[in-house]
Parts: sequence; C-alpha cells; structure tokens
Amino acid sequence: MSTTDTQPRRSIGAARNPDSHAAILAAAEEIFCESGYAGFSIEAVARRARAGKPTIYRWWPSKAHLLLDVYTRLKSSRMPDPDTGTLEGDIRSFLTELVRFWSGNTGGVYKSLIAEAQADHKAAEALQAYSIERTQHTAGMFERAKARGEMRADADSLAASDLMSAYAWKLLLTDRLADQADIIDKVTSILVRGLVK
Amino acid sequence: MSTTDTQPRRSIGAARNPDSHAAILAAAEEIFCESGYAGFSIEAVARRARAGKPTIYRWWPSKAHLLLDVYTRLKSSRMPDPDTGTLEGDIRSFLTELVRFWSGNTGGVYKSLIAEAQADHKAAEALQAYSIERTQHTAGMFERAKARGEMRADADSLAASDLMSAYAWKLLLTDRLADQADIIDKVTSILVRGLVK
Amino acid sequence: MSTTDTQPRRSIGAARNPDSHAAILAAAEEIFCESGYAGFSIEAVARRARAGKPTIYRWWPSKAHLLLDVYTRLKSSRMPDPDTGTLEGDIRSFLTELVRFWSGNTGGVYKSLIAEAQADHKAAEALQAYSIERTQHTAGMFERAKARGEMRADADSLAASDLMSAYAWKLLLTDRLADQADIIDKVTSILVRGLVK
Amino acid sequence: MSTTDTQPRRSIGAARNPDSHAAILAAAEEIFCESGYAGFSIEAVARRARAGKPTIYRWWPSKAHLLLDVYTRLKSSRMPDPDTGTLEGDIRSFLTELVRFWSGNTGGVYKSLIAEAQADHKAAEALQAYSIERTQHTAGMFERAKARGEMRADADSLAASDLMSAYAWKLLLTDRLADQADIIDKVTSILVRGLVK
DNA sequence: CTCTAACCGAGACGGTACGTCCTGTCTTCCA
DNA sequence: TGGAAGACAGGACGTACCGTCTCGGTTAGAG
Repeated sequence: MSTTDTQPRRSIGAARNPDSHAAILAAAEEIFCESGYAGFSIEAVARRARAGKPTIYRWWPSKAHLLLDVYTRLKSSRMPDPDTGTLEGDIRSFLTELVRFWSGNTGGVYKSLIAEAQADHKAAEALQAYSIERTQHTAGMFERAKARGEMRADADSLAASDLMSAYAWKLLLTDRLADQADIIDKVTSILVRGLVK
Repeated sequence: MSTTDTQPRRSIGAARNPDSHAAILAAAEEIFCESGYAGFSIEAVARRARAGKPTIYRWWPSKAHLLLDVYTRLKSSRMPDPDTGTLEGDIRSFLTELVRFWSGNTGGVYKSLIAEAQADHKAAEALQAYSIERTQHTAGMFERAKARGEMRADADSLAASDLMSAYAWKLLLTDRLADQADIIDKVTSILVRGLVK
Repeated sequence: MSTTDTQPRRSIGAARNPDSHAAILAAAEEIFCESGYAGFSIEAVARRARAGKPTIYRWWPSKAHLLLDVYTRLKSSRMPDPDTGTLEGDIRSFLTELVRFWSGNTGGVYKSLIAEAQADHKAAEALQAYSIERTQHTAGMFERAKARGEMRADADSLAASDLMSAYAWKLLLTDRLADQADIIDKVTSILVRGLVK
Repeated sequence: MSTTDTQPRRSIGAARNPDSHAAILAAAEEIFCESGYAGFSIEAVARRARAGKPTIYRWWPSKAHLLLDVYTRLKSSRMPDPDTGTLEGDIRSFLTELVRFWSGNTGGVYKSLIAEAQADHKAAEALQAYSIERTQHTAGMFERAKARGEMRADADSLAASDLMSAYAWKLLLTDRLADQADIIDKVTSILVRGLVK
C-alpha cells in the first residue's frame, strides 16, 4: 500500500486490515525520517496514513509500541552479529557496524525509543524486554570466544555484552556516531585486554 | 521562598528577583519528585511557583535548561570522585557511588535530561557540554592510576572514563540501578584487567 | 428475550429474527431509562442487546426511528383520550393525564424525539407525521363538544387541538411537568372560554 | 474583525480579546446559517474563527451557551412586543411577527437551543431562565389589556403568555412557520375569546 | 435435496468531534 | 524595567460514536 495513494482504504470487515497496518507503519517511518521525534505524533501518523486515530490506538497501545514496531521493521538490514574468528575483530566489528547501522534514521528511532521509555512506563517495559533479548543474543559472541579458549572462563559474557552495548548507547545518545573509528579502537582495546586470558 | 506561600511575589523593580528564581527551581524539583518527568511541564512549574510562564521562559530558554539547573542543584551532595589508592577500588567506588547517587530523584532528573536531549536540539547541546565536562573530570581518576604506574600508559584515560560512565548510563536508562553490586563487580573486573599493565 | 442472556442469538435464517428485534427495543428502553438521551447511542444499544450495529441500522434507519419505536412501545399504557361529557372536563383531563403520562420515562423519550427532529431531517418527518396523526385524533374530542352543542361551530377543532397540545409540549420541553395542577386550571379556563358558545 | 481575515489574531495580553470574542460569535453564526445545527461543532467554529478551542471553552462552558449568545446577538432586529391598542391585534401581531422573526436563521438557532436543552442539563437551565424572562415580559402585553378593561381580571396573564408562546414553539418545532396566517387567525380567535370579558 | 439469499453477531475501518492539557508568545498592570 | 497574571492560537492527546463494510456462520425456502 503506497502512502501516496489518495484513495481511502475501506474496511475489509471484522478482521484486521493488513493494508492499514502497513500504511500506518510506513507513514510512521516516513514522518520520523522527515521530521524526527518532534514531529512524530499519533495524529500526524493517522493523517499521513489516511487512518483513523482509533485504528492506531487499537493496535499500538502507546507511541512507544509504534516506535518499537518501526524500529524492528527497519532491522530488515540485519543487526550486527559478527563472527570474525577473533575477539578483537568481533568487538570492533560489532561496534563499527552498530554505529553504521544507527547512522541513518534507525538510530534516531532507537534514541526516541529510549527517550520515550523515560516518560512512559509501558515504553520502559517494552524497551527493557527488547534490550535484554539483544544483550543475551550478543553475549553469544563472547561465548564463542570462550569456546575458542580466547576469553577467560571467569569473565561474564552477559556483563561484557552489556558493557559493550552500553558504550554504543552512549555514542548514540550523545550524538557521537560519526567518525568514531579511533575511539572505537581505544575502547575495543580496553575491552579485549579486559577479557582475554 | 516557600512554595506554600499564598502571597504573590511582586516585582522588585528592574532587576531579577532572586525569590522568583529560587521558587521556580524549588517548584520544579518538587513537581519532579512527586510526578516525575510525565507531570513536569512549564505550566505546572509556573503554577506551583506562583510565577508567570514568561518569567520562566525569560531565564530558562527550554525545559532542558531548567532540568539541568535542577540537576546541578541536587548535586550539593557531591558527585563521586573517589581516590582509594587502587584502580579497582576507584572504579568500583565510582560506579557504586554513582548508582547510589542516582537512586533517589537525582537519577530521574538525569534520565529525563537525556530523554529531553533526544527531542530538543538545545537540550542536546547542554547535555553534551555537561557530559564532556564530567567525562574529562573523571578521566583524572585514570590519570592518577597512570601516575601511580598502575595503569598502562597507552590506555586512553578519556576512553576509559567514557566507557565506565556509559555503563552507568545504561543501568540508569534501563531501570537497573537497584541491587547491582554483583554485576558492578563483574564489569569492574573487566575494566581493571583491560587497563592495568 | 432477556438482556441478561449471555448466549448470543444466532440468525434464524433468511428472515427477521423477532428475538433480536425485541432485544434491541428492550435495550434501547433500558438505556434510555438509565442514562437518558445523553447516553443513548446506537453503539450502546447494540452492546446491551448483544446485537450487531448493522442489524440495528437495517431495521431502524436512524436513531429517531428507534426512539419513535421505543415511544410507541411505551404507549401500551394508553394515551389520554378523555370523554367526560363536558369540554372543561375533557381539556383538564387531557392535560392532566398527558402530564402524568409523560412524567415517567415516556416524557424523556418524547422530548428526545423532538430534539432529534431538530437535527435530523428524517426524524423531523417521522415526528411530524406522528404529531399530525395525534392532533387529528385529539381533535375528535372537540368535535364531540361541537356535537353536544357545547362548542362554537366556527371554532376550529384542529386549531384547538393543536393549541392545547402545544401547551403540553412546552411544559414538557421546559421541565415543568411536576405540580402543574393550578396552571393547568388557568390554561383550561382560557381555552374553555375561548371555545364555548 | 472580519472572519475572512486569514491572518491569525495575536493575544492582546492578560485581558480578554474582544476581537476573538467577536470572531467566534461571527463564525458561529455563519456556520449555523450555512450548515445548520448538524454542522455546528465547537471544532468547526474554532477553525472558522481561527481561534483555539480552549479560548471558546474558556468563555462559553457549553455549546448551548454559545448558541444562546448567537441567538441574543441575532435579536438586534427586536423581538415582537406589539401594542396595537386591542388584545386581538396584539396577539395576532405577536404571533405573526414572531413567526416572521423565526423564519430566517434565528428560528433555527432557537430550535437547536431547545433541542440542546433536552440533552444537556446546563443548556436546559439557560433556556429555562431565558424562557421565563421572555414569558414574563410578554405577560406585560396582557396586563395592558387588563388595564384597558379589555381582558378579564381573573385571567392569568402569565398563563396566557405561556400558552400563546407555546403555540409559537410548536409551530417552530414542527416546521410549520410558513404560510400560517389562517391558522394564526383561528388560534388568535380562540385566545381572544378566552380572555376578553 | 441442494443451493442461494437474507439474516445474524461481531468487530475493524476511516472519520469527526469531544473536552483537556500544554506550548511559546504576547500584553497589561503593578511595583 | 522586571515580574505576576493570564489570554491567545495552535496542536496533540486519548475516547466515544458515527455509519459502512466484510467476515463466517445459520437457516428458510426456492428450484
């Protein structure tokens, strides 16, 4: 469903209309890319998507849920999950790719999600659940390093994953995603030395 | 100036009224403690402080600036700046104290500041300036370790400071400030090993 | 069909389901008695009657038609049509009984019908048709008085009927149905003197 | 302040802006004349008047109050208050003039007011107060007839005024304002005979 | 005895309007 | 001139209904 379509969609009956669902997500993404978080309102999304506000509220209980959906939709270009064979390569690759991944609109959406979570309790829960899932997944990178015998067995993979992503968060939240090759190197160096045998 | 005062303050003439300034900050802090970021609006602060909205806008160009003022005001209980004599002690102490420092309302204010910065460009600048200043200050902790010969000379103090505080930010932003002694230990361990000779 | 029934009614095939019809009218009446015109919506009636909205729209093209049905249903306790033998007795009896008849929920329904007719053209037609029929019927009261030789032959029965019921309408629409015995006497007196030989 | 002005009005400070007040009333009247009660929403008035909704709600607590203001504003062409020297002339003139007065948009506004009063309690109070005041004022017409010795002393002036205006209400509410000269004559005749000595 | 047409409940849909809250600007009046 | 006060245009919020539509299922009656 193109958002440039000026003909209103009709209901398809008592079942959820996938066209509406798609149009709303597309409109949300477009508005975000054009106007950022400041211009991102349910009202504006509804207008752009030619959808009724209640239709949005029916399926996304809060702005944060809609943002989260937009974010996961943007992840079609996959999240970094490197496996270079060395811990140092994995960490550097993870940070570099995540920074690149966030450098487009994706980062803005994620930032807004974090911001939204500070005001809205529901958003906080959704973000926390997502964040935990990601941290656990990324911990696999460190588990592989342990299996290779490269990483200390007594170093906590979850803590390492958490720490590494924390640094990415801070770069994102303080608008320092651009030109960070050198500082990523330095942080990678600290992390690697902190984790290897 | 008590906020329970029912007599309106009058202008004291062609000079800034320090009573108004204090009343506004006090009201802002109170509202934040009672209702959090969600209830924190210029309107509400003005109402509580018995001040006119233009008076607030005159002295604080944005909500973020007011938040920042509230935050620095809360820092009368000083920020952590440990000097235990060992790198491990310093790092553990820094994280522990920062977590404790943020556990009250202070953390909420700082979170909101970070959130606000994602939507408001002015807030972003203010936060970034503050954050850089803090990171540089905390880097001194690592410089002392280098001076003691405990830390590698080729490890970047700013990067270390940035990484450490990034972890604290993430704990704050994902509501995990409570009961983090064990995970702080694990992260401290990684950092220390990553930095020592 | 009780509205407390928790089992949904199914279609009975290619014919109108009288159970649904009855349930909708019952629900409409209940809602009106409980919440008045303000709470009276097609949505609410459908919910209460466990009916689909299209079922209601199929049989009652507008809210006014439903209201009119509810009203005529409430008229099982018959409308006043006195025949006391004297014009004065008839008029006083008509007004008194109509006021009493309207004093329950019936009056509220009729008021709402009049109100609805001001916004909705279809409602206006339905009300006008009903009103004309009633006025003509009541005119019979005056025709009987003429036949008795009590009323002037040149006084218009329809006009008299219209004027008398107009007064009842105004009492209804200005919430003055209660305790109107004295003012009804005064009006009756004017009307009688205006009509007798 | 012309409503065709496309430049937004600015606030004139801490005092009520008479331009806004006038623009809102003008817009309300225009919308009513164009679209009738059905299209008359606070939203539409605000849009047309280039006013914020809160500005309207600040000064008119309900739609009915706004309607009442529009109505009284339309009364610049004065309400009928005949003094022809005879009771019959006064009554006929009152009804005829009121019907003519209501034949434009004014009648529509008053109808809507009556309708609104059936749903909204506040509207009901406002209408009742207005209606009582009008009835009392019109009763003066009958008092003059009594003073002339034309009308029975024991006929109640208020009841007469109430009855007469009730008939006008019914004509209004049943859309029978046009071409009512003959029926007005008949009703006038009944009323006159009912009131004279 | 099958097929079809109309009915039923349910509920999603695009919309409109509601009444409230807040934003940032502006003006008036007081000290 | 600074400050309290508060009106202003504007816009987003989340909710309630509107009237329309489709769905899946049911049954009566037409062929």
